[in-house]
Amino acid sequence: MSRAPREAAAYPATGNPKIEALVTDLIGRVADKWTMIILEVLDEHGELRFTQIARQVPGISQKMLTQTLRQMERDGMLTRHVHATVPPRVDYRLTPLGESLGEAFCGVWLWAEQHLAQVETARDAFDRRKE
Amino acid sequence: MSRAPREAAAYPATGNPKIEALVTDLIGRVADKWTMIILEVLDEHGELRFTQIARQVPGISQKMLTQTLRQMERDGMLTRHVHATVPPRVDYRLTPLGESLGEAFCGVWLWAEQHLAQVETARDAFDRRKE
DNA sequence: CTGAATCCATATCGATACTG
DNA sequence: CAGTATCGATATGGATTCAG
Repeated sequence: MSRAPREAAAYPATGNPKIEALVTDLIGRVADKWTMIILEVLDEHGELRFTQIARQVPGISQKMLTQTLRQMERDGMLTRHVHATVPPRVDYRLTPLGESLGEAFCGVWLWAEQHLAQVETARDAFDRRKE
Repeated sequence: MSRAPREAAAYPATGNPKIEALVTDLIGRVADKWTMIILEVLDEHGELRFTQIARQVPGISQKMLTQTLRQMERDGMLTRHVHATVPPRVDYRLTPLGESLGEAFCGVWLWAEQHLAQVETARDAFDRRKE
């Protein structure tokens, strides 16, 4: 399967279907709503414990917070420091890998912010056409 | 709710919870796996009809292709041109808005490609620790 | 050819209760 | 405090069938 050459690519396609599948899978994983918000919160505050993150992410359930933090830890996005105290205390902090993802997402975040109104207008127009 | 100032922000936070909710919702919508692939395919080929896109996106079901294309059209990402012929022919093409999203996603795409191995390593290490 | 409509399995997620 | 475990509602997505 050969790709036609082109001068301006929006995506750096490798031409390798297997690699691209892995890449899209990875993006699907990290592009999760909670992941992005936690990424932002941790980047902003440096280091936070469980309940502090929960407070900074309104609407998240305890289950999803735990789950998302575990996934991010597994993916190497953050470190988890358990203090041997009682009551327990766990600190979360972004790794350089996590920070780099945050920077990469910055472009999408900016895009969404800048084009929010435009999308809203497009939706209204579409819905009015179909009414 | 005031935010502490910081010198290097990974995300351009507005400080407005409502706006940020809208932004994350929009990101959640467009960060969809099929949306990103279709965006890439259309950017690469310029204009394609329904079955041509289907062939370029291996694994997608007809239902998801239709659904995703509708959503993208509603969001103003692409235009849909129906030819009054029989059998019917429908051409899809990115709008400037769609192209701009593709460019914004380029950074994430690159990040995933460049850090794929690193994430893989982190996962292996995590799984081995827990085994 | 380009869909829309339906059925159905699975995945996701919130709520709740319980634990060290 | 920081989870784990479980249940049930809802969303998601593939397969299939039908239609203009």
